[in-house]
Amino acid sequence: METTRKYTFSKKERLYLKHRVEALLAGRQSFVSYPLRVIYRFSGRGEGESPARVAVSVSKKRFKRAVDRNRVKRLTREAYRLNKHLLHDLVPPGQGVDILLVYLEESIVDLVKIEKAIQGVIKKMHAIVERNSSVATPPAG
RNA sequence: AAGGCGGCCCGUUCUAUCGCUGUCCCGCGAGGGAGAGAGGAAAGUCCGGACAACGCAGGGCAUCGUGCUUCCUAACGGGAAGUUACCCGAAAGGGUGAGGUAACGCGACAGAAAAUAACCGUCUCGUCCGCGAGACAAGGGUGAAAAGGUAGGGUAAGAGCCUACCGGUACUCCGGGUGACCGGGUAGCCGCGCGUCCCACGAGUUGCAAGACCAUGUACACUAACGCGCAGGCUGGCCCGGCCGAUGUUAGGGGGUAGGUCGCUCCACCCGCGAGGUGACUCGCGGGGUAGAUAAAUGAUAGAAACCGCGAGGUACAGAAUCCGGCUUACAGGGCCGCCUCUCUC
RNA sequence: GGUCCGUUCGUCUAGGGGCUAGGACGCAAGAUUUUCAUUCUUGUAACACGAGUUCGAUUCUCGUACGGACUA
Repeated sequence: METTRKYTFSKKERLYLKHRVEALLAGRQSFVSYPLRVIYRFSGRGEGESPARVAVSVSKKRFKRAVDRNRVKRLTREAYRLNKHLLHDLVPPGQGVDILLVYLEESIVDLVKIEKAIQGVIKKMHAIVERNSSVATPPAG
């Protein structure tokens, strides 16, 4: 076990630029790890950038009250924060990935279930990375 | 004690670990440390302001809002203290309404008639006994609403026709009150509701996605002056009026898109004490610094405590988005102060 | 975040104080037809919710809920 592992979630690790979100949605690469839909897009990584940038989305139709939306987003971010090192380990050097997590459940789920979902997401991402490297055409940086 | 009425307040707390967003300090830097970090409604966006951009040449007509009085306030459609009518309550109390009425319009159905009243009816006279001519507005019925009410006098029968009391209205009457209004006096003056309308006061428009700046960078679509004053456009809605405006010359460096910075939190601010005022509130003195994010921070886990539940377990409503003052709506549970007592219990 | 609208049969809509709430497309039944379609007749079924104003509210006012549009 590495003692240097950091459970941080700073702005570098968040997806906040509008044009990157639009590029991500235009890519249409996605899968579901219930209760999360994952939309992802690989791209090059610049100096000092994080291997993964993540955003969370909760529909106003599913949760009418702002309190509930905040709650779901915070739980999802917390689950990602506690498990993100697994994702960082498998992203190849020189690449970065943008991820949008869309919450699908109609009710609030506890942290344990969301952590399981996040771990499921990382497993699937691992499979995708393996497939990409076996094709041996990494996207141009 | 119980039940109730009015007002005010709180609305989970602590510890550890891992995180998030500003601020300050240390460090060349990576980073480290200190301290701060959602609400009474942050909500709905129903009102009022601050602030900002644009407009400002005025006049007339429209439009919208408010509507008992006095006061408070930056302002308000808010608040305080009062007035009055009606309703609810045994009470403490609570709720709703309120400017003016000259003219015009409407009032379904029912009813004779819905505002120039007369169907049944009452009375007088005439009569061929079928009814006719006239007088009246008390009684009946209809309706949400029927032309002041009660009693007496009066009369052919009746009627404010007359009188008393009550209610309303009017008054260049008297007294009290800043005023709404109240008390008294005088006058038989006595036709309901709603709307249009009239009166007073207020309102320029759009909203921080307002607006300002920077870097990037496409490109003449932009700006100013002169000039021309046609089409047309703008000027809160309309009219008058005003302004701009094709093409050209000269000068300039601007506009859209995504990103960043500012606006951005210090104030009609909060707390305490004193004074004035019935009160809302104001004044004076002393002290305090109290979120500022931008796809959007204030969270997670564990363990205690408090409360609820027999227990498993649970912890109201709800999350800042420029900022204030209100209103409205949602809200588990709890506390404080003042007041009321029909019945029941002590 | 701000600004502004809307909610009427199953669907699209008309109506802006007194109506049996109208129309179209549906749906159902019947007639016509050998049968189906067309056509005709009849029926079915609605004012989002809660207060207020009014004699009376789908309509006017206020609140609640839901839906939608515009705005960088």
